[in-house]
Parts: sequence; C-alpha cells; structure tokens
Amino acid sequence: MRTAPTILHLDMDAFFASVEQASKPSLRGKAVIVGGLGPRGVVATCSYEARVFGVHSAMPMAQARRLAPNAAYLVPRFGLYRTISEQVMELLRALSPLVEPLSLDEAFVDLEAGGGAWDEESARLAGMKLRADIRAVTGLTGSVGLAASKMLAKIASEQAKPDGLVLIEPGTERALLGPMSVRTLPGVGPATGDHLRRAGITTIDEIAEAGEDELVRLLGKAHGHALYAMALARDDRPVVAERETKSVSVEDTYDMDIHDRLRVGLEVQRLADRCVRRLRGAGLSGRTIVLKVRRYDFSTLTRSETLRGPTDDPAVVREAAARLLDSVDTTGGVRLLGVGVSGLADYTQEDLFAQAAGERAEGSAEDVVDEPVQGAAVPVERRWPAGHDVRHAEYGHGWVQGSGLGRVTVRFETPDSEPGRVRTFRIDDSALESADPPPLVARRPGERVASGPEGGSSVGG
DNA sequence: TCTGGGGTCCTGATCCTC
DNA sequence: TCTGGAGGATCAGGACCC
Repeated sequence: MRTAPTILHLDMDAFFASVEQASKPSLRGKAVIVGGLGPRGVVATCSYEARVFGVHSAMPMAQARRLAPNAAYLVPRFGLYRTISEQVMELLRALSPLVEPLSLDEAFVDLEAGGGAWDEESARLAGMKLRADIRAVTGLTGSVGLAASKMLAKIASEQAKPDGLVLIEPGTERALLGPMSVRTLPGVGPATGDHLRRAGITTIDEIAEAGEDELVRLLGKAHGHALYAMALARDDRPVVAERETKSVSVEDTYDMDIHDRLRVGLEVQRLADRCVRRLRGAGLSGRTIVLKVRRYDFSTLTRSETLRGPTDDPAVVREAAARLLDSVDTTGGVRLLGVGVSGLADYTQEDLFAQAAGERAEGSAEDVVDEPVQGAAVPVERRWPAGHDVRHAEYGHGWVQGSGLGRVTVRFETPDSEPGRVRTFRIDDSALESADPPPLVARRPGERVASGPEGGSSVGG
C-alpha cells in the first residue's frame, strides 16, 4: 500500500438538487427534492435545506411530502446532470489519466499517476485547486477526501461534506477508524450491520478484535476477509480507469399494480425492446436474458435463460422474456417488471455465422429498433414535467413549476438572472415550447462553446 | 411509511461433464 | 459399465452502492 495520501475521492454535494438550485435562482437557499413524483416515487437527492426536515435519499416521496410540504419537488434531468458531470470529469482527467468514475457525481483519482502530487502538501494543493476549478466551471461545490487508499479517501470526503476537504494523514488511519460505526465501511449496509450487531460488533475496532476467522464465519469468505482487511485500514485496490459493463437492464414500477396477464405480457415485450435499444446503443450483445418481477407484496423474483450465443436481436430477447414470464405466477398483481441482458459480448451469434459464411457482417442495422419519434406525425398531449426548461415567445426562458387541470405554471428566470415572476398558461398554449437548459455559469464573450448542455446535434448515448 | 432505477458482487443449490 | 468426486456453468436470491 502506498504511504502518501495521493488517492483523491470527489463527491459533489447534493448533486442533482444543487444543479437545480444553480439553474433556478428562486430555489437557492430553499428545500429542493429531486426524484420520482408518482405515487410510488422515492427521493433521489435533496438539498441540505431539505435534510433539516429529515428528508433523505431513497425515502418514499409520500413521506418526504409529509415532512417538507413546502419544498420544491422536481423530476430528475439526467441529460443536464450528465453534461455537468462531464465537465467535472474533464477537470479530474486534467489531474491524472487514472480517473475512476463511480457515478455522475463521484470519482476516484490517482494523483500519483498524474505526477501532480507525491506527498501530503502537493496532494492538499491539488485538492484545493480542484475544488476551486469545479466552482469556477460549474458554479457547484464538491467535497474532496485525500488518503493513501480508496476506502479511506471515500471516508475522508464523507467527513468533508458539505463543501470541504479532509486529508487523512498516513499513520493515523487505525486510530481514526477504530471508534467509527461498522456502517462507515463500504459494503456494510443494513443487513450486514444488523448481523454484526447481533454478534456484539458495532465499531470498527470490534471488527479488528473479533479476528478474521470469526468474520468469515459470520459473513462468509469474501465479505469476511474484505471487511477484516478494511477494519485494519488495509486496502490495496487500484484506481481503475476503464470498467467493462457486465449487464444492461431496464425496469418500470407501475403506479398501480397490474393484474391483467395480457397487459403484463405486453409490458414485458415493451421492456425487452427498450433493453435491446440500450444494448445496441452501447454496441453490445448478450447471452443471458433475465426477467424480474416484483409482486403486489413487494416479493421479488428473477428468472433467467442462457442462449447458445450472444444476441442483440429484439425478437430473440422478446421471445426469451415471454418464455420466462410463462414460469411466473402473477396472480395478485405485479408492481414492477424488468428485463435485463448479461453475459455481454461485442459481437453476436449472427456475426459468427456471417463470418463463417465468409460474408461481410454488415446490414445488421436494418432491423434496429428506433427510439419512438417524439413529436412526429400525430401530436400527443403535451406534457410539462416539473422543473423542465421552457421558452415562451413573449416572456423568454423559464421552467415548469407545476401543471395540471389543463394549466401549466412557469417561472421565468435563468441561472444568472434575479428570481423571476410566475405565470400560468393553458397546456396547449402555442407560444410555449420546451427548451434546452442554459449553462449554469455564463460564458465569457468570445469563449468557444464545446457542446450544448442537452440535445444539440448528438442526442442519446 | 411503504419502499426507484441501474448496476455490481457473492452465495448456495443444482446440473452436467470429465 | 458403474460409481464417486471435482469443478465449471447456470440459476435464483440477497446485499449493497449511488
């Protein structure tokens, strides 16, 4: 294990909510909750102002509404978050070629590999500069942890939240970890935490005292060994820049349980198509088809089938999913359905046949399933999701504050304006159209625009 | 109170092959 | 030909993470 604290963990503060506050001046300093707004939605992220009321990630939205009835409730805008995330990752890659993104708002960086930091002082300077750069480029704050291993760097950034920097000095790790709760360690969730508590183990020191054999006995081989090592602050995992995708899946939770078997079948077909679209979008194919069913009582079961070779053929995936559904009892109703593909490859069985026949493996794009064409031919009812950007012919740029009963309420403001006025329109008002989000930080005159925040010429990915 | 969506990894049971 | 064991592949479920 290295001795200098040159592994950096960045965690953006309340990322989705902070982006929304940055793009909507009227929400700054207010409780903002981002997540699914349907009857079965949960909180994805909330601002620190909302956390004061006890709201947190993964909480059912209904409960959040009871705790913070006056908060702003918004649906996530992943396109925008991805754009901001890419700007942040670009800053990280300027520090080192070894950047391991964990999600849109988190990443590890091996500073030593970049040559930009080799000891405590240079690492601290790199972390401080990074935080300043993130603020300048995105207007957002991130917390930085610095330590000699990934596990400790992550614990450090957690301690640094919000908007701070914590460096764990080499040699102090054991003393620091000892009194902490076992739940601090990555991989210890509610179930493992309970398991350990029943065995009288609540702190990291107690894990170390229990000994490796006892941990393996309690938690199994892999988890036991790993946890014991972490409790002793041993963590040699390298920062890995490229991670292979292992599976691709889509799932939907329905507002009301589905009882009609025919409808269940149709939904599974729809999900299979969506899954294949994602698979093809990533240039992948897969051998194992997985069907997931969550029943009315929240019990979840999966059924899988492995094909002779990898496929990205929507008909093949649909048929396999339908066969798997045949083996599942759905009486009582289902609340969630999902279809996934694993055992991934970047070729298909058909490619192999084509190769064997000496044919060129082209023309496979013929039956590509297209994304549904939005706004084509027959206009469907216009929808205005809460929080999304719009443009009005007369009043300019704004965002949807809410809609219902044939009306949509819009607040007219931009990231660099004062908090704006609110106006209400009919949902079919022809002067109103959806718009791309403007950049969070105004560009200086003459500055080149690398890429639009959302949409633009290249959609999807 | 009533639990999303997209992933990863691990474990134990079972089946198959050598 | 039968038997037993080892080991890999497959399947289902659980825990965890963001």
